[in-house]
Amino acid sequence: MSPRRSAGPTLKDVAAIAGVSYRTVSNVISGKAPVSASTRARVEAAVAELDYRPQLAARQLRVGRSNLLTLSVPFLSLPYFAQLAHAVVTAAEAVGYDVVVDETHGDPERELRAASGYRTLLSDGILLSAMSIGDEELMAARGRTPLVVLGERIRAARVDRVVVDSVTSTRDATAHLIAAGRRTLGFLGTVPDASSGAAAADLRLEGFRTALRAAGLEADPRHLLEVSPWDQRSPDGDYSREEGHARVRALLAGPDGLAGLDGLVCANDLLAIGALRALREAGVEVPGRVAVVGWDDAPESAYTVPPLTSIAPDLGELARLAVASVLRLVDDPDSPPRVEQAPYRLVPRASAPPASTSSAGQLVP
Amino acid sequence: MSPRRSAGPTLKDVAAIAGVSYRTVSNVISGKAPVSASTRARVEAAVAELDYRPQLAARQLRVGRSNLLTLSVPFLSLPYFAQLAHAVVTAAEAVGYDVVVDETHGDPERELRAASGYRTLLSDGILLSAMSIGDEELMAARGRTPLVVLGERIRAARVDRVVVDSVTSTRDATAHLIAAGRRTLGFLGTVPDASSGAAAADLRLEGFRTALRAAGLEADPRHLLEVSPWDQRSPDGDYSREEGHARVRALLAGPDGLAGLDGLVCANDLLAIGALRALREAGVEVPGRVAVVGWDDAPESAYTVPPLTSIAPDLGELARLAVASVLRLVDDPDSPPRVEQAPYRLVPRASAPPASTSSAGQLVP
DNA sequence: GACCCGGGTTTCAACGTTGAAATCACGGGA
DNA sequence: TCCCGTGATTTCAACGTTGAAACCCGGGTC
Repeated sequence: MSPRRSAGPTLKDVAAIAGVSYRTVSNVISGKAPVSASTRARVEAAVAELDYRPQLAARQLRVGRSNLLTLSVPFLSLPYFAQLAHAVVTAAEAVGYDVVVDETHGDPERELRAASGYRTLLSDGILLSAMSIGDEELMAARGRTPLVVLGERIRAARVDRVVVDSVTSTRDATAHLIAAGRRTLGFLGTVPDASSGAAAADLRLEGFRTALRAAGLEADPRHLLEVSPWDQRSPDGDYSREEGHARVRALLAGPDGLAGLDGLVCANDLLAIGALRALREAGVEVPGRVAVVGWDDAPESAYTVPPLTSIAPDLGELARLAVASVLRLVDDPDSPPRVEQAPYRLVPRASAPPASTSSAGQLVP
Repeated sequence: MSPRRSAGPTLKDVAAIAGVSYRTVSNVISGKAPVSASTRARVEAAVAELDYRPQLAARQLRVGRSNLLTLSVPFLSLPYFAQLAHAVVTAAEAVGYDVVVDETHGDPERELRAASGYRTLLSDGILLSAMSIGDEELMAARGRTPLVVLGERIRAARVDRVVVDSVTSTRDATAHLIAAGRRTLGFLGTVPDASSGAAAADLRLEGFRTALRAAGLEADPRHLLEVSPWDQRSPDGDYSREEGHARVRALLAGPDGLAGLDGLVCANDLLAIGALRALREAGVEVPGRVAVVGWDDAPESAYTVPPLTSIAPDLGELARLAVASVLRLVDDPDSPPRVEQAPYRLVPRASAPPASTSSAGQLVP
């Protein structure tokens, strides 16, 4: 079969109608070279008549850029990644880029494929939110395509990264509970497999411990709630509402019950939402008996019962920094790797009200 | 500046190392022509050594396809569209396609741009979830790129569409309430601007009315709750939790209060979630006093208080049908337009339990 | 021994665009 | 009058890939 007649007019077709050379049409479109008003008008008329659109593939082949970025996330269906994708698409659009979304499902092979640029060579840069792979694997797999890693799972110094500080943010969230008078704190979302290394959840646990230490407190090991090991077959991964629900229910059903627990720090909002349900089902008052904080500030967290106090990462800023970083690499591939921080803030709501209104538990939207 | 040396090896580089012509390397890679085992081995070694990746732009230019689809949605951050994007990416991947995600923010201009294929000529087809534009505008704007419309806003016969039947599904949801003994029903999500035409919400209202008629009932106009007119500046659009909350709160604060309302059908889950909060704040028991149903079956709807009964569209099937349709158009641009239906089901939960357990209101995950 | 067959490989040209450089038209200054 | 310069336009080549067709060569066949 001969090359598909892609059914679109080309510069030459427009040129024939306008009675100029096709290069002049190109000049009109790109605006790079001066064109007289009269020919410009003729060309524009012809463009309109044929409904001409430039063939981006040809342009890319010629100039070496596609104005396309690839965003690779584990699951688009999780609120955090949906918000992230939204932020990235918006930030990319502001600088004239489109975004190809790739879902890895947390599959290490697919993350490596994403890092290497496979099936994506036509994209100018990659933003990778890794979930399963580690530093060495990433460094081994990465190709020539500019790469920026989102999140703290990867810690290698040799890659550009944009992160939100999990340790200090979770420390702040924990300190918020302590300031409100909570003394027996738990953490939901520790990871069983120590070998997996620097997952964000580990850093959040570290932040939790840091805050406890600073207050001269210690966590009861019974209150460090593991989540199930990562399972690809699960549609949503392990940091899910279901998992939070199951783990807290298990705690409540255990021999010691709450065992005095009066504050629960969750590795993310979904776990917290599951926890809220388990506590509610068991008749445990939140925040009366147990205060709960999450991490993400998912949109739904303002509408839980009670509304969830959470750490809100500035995803807009995160996305802008990431897009800026990857474009810097596109311009200068030898630019030294940077690590940038996106800000966050603590959003106090009724599930863990600030000290002054600790007992009131009034609803804060 | 001369064309960016895109820093990648080409077929020729590989050929030079393997000691064959570059066409042979192409043969090895595409597998189209027979290659002897020995040269294949040499070529593969060279490919590995250079870490060669085909330049998709060049391939596309030559063969006229990019293996890229564009998905255009209003807001990736809304659960429905996040789920939809997830489903589309998955369905596209299964047939070897990647997906570019475009966010229109419900802006009519951007929807038209998406329909026309602007900035997207390198994509083989477009899946458009329209929110603001109507039939004529769409037909006028569409370009040569194969286009499939998702959802029922567009009703033009001349476009391929994949829909979930809003009328019958909402009729079913309403009938579910009626079967459970509810007699004074309301609808949350009517649209003020009648000129906007066949938005999904109108069809859902129609389904609501159909079910009432079939049962010999009629809706009190006070119980038809409008949502604010569409406003682009709003980050989430009008079918939001906030809007649901505000509208139901306004009803409760009005002169007649609930006025006997014992069942509320919502145009989508977010509105329903906002409604649940307003009812809870006012101390109105759900489902005791008012039963609530939504539409979408957002993931969070299983975790609201009480869990939300909802219509669950089969987005996986919707996405598969849409991808199949658009690829059919890619193969045969003259293929006559089709309208396909994706299935849905009613997911009963505690906010509107089925007839048998209507009074119990037990939690169903 | 000339001929054909077919697997394996190569040559050629083209996809539509843009950087670079050549060409052209024309008005102003020497 | 001739030349220069500048703006406008055109010619040329190349980006990396693949369809089409030519080529090469060893093994049958008559």
